[in-house]
Amino acid sequence: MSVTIYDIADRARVSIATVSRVLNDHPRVSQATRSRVFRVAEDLGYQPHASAQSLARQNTQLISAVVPMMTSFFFMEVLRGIQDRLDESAYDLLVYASRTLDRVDGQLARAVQKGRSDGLLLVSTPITAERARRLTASRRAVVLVDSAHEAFDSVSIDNRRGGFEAVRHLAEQGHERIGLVLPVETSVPAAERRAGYADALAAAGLDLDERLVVPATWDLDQDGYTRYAGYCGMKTLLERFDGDPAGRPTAVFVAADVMALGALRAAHEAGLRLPDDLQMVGFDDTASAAYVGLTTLAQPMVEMGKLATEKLLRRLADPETPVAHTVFAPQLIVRETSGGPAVPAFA
Amino acid sequence: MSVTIYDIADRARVSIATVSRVLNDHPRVSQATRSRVFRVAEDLGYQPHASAQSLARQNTQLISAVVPMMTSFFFMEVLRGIQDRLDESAYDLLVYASRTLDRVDGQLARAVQKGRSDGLLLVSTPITAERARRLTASRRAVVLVDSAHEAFDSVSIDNRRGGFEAVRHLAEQGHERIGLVLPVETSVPAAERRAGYADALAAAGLDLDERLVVPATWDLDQDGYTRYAGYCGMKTLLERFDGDPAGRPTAVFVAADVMALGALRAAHEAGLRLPDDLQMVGFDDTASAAYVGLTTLAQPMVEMGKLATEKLLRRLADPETPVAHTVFAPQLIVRETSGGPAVPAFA
DNA sequence: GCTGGCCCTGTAAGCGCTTTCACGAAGCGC
DNA sequence: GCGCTTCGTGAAAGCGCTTACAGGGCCAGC
Repeated sequence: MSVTIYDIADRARVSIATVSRVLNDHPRVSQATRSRVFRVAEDLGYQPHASAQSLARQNTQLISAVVPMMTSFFFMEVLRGIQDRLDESAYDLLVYASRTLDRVDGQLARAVQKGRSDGLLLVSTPITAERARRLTASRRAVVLVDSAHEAFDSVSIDNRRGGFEAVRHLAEQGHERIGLVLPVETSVPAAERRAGYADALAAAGLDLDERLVVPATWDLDQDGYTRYAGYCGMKTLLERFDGDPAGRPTAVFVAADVMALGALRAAHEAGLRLPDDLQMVGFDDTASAAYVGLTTLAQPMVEMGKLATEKLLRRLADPETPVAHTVFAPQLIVRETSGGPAVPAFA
Repeated sequence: MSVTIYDIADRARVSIATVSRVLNDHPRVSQATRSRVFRVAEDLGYQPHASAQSLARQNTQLISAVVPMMTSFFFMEVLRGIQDRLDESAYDLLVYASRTLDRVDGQLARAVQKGRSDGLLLVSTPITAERARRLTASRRAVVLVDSAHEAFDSVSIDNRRGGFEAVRHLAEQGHERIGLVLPVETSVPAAERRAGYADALAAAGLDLDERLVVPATWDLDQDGYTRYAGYCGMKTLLERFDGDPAGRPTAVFVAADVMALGALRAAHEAGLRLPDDLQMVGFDDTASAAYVGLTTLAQPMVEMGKLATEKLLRRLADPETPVAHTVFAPQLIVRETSGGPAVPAFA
């Protein structure tokens, strides 16, 4: 088989305990033995056996990230952040990404298996009471990204504030009929952004007309975070005012960039030109948003991934760290669709 | 601590060997004991300890995917395929994604650690002699995705053929001056696509004018697979003919969709309208390609991930499986930028 | 010269599970 | 009733590593 500490011990004429000590740089080893063991280990091309170490040390040096893949751009960026931070640590990453939302619990169950990983990063996963119970029972370090729960560390974004700023921005441009196209209503971020929408209307002294609000009823398995759902949502919104051109919105807040792309198409098909006939604000600041010149609210995704990982590592090092929540403020980026500059800069 | 097979053994009045047998449904256990043990395990909420199992069984039920993240859309899709297949298996996934290309070897070294995972999926990672040596030495099951090497199973795409079809398509539209915008020259897929470009020109009886070819010298850390590199490449190409309008290309093959988006912008800035003043074909069929109406060559990314995983699992089950290579043919999708229908359908 | 202490090292007991081997009981054919 | 196999189970030896605990050598202090 492959080379073990026994082989090193034999060749270096010491016990395996000493070998182990050298390899883990335990202080109480003479300089002579130390260098002899290192030399032999090197010569033999020794590699520790990860499972054996995990079992003996009672930790795996692995962390799990659980992700509903639907938000794939968001996830990619968060993953980038996670990796950046992890690269500097001794931890490796297990990814449990499900294609659709209904599999999340299955993935979670796997991720939580005893002896699999030391900590969990839950991305965009709403924490139900049941999930909270399981997580707590697993006695594992947990950090939430893009969701929150009192029992766990979290890194999230102020969606309500984002919704507010999106709509305030539109109201400031003079719009009085502002539409809202949303993912499905059960999506937590969507609900918060909607609340922000309402806040902003109130702040601007505008009435909330329910006909202007369209929550997705399409692509439910992805909570409506799709271009198609945005397309249908926008189309529905416009059709509602087919007989009432005066009531038609002159601006619309589409609560996710992917959806906004679809909405843009629907607007285009309806013969509306942006920003003249219609203005639009999205949410997320995906790469496409910059490309098509969509005004949107940016989330520091990479930063969120990094910080979440940082928190997790800290908790792993010291389990007594008090629970803390970090909430980032989304940043409004004005582009062409709401009257910003025509040619977006390159990132 | 947590519940182990010893606890079950105590309560069920059997030995731990029997408990283990029941849990692994070994045949030689009486029905009575079997159900008794299952009951107790259930009652106690027993979960096997993954590391302990790994050590005893000498396998981890983990597979590692190593990915240079640069090709993030491609990777996301491949990942989707990997997960789809893995969901039905008992394996979990370790992801080693590096932000830039130079870290790949570091990630590889980690992924290959003894006792970490049972198999490796290397995505878009060219296999140098050195890497091949390491992989072979690690005696681990390996499957390559989007690259190839005689020693390992692989799932890839016929880039040369893709390049050929892209350019033949343009030549068939009557273009005689066809440009080529590429990632960096050292990128293997890029070189193959370029070869296809040359093949198609030859087949159409057109001369290859080196002034029409622009390999990226921007965003080198990502091998030029970026929008910015595409933008610069296109700009460079057009500027070469500032003094010679007759020589200017009337069509261009941009060897990656991300780059094509940048190229589109550059064309736009130069006052060229597509498809009338300039036609364009990309490569990859990213979501954005469909959105902007870019003609492109589609790769069955999800399918590639699935198949690669399938191969890996097969090899894990039977290490003697002979090495095999699967090469997919890219599929030309004609859209607006090369005279296709104006409004792309939704996926 | 003896004791106490500090260094360095080895012995051995785990970590939680799998699996080989052996053994008693039971069932079979004769 | 005998030897044979088959069945169900337990004892025990790992898997490769970490980590008390103990002990031997050596030096300082008296």
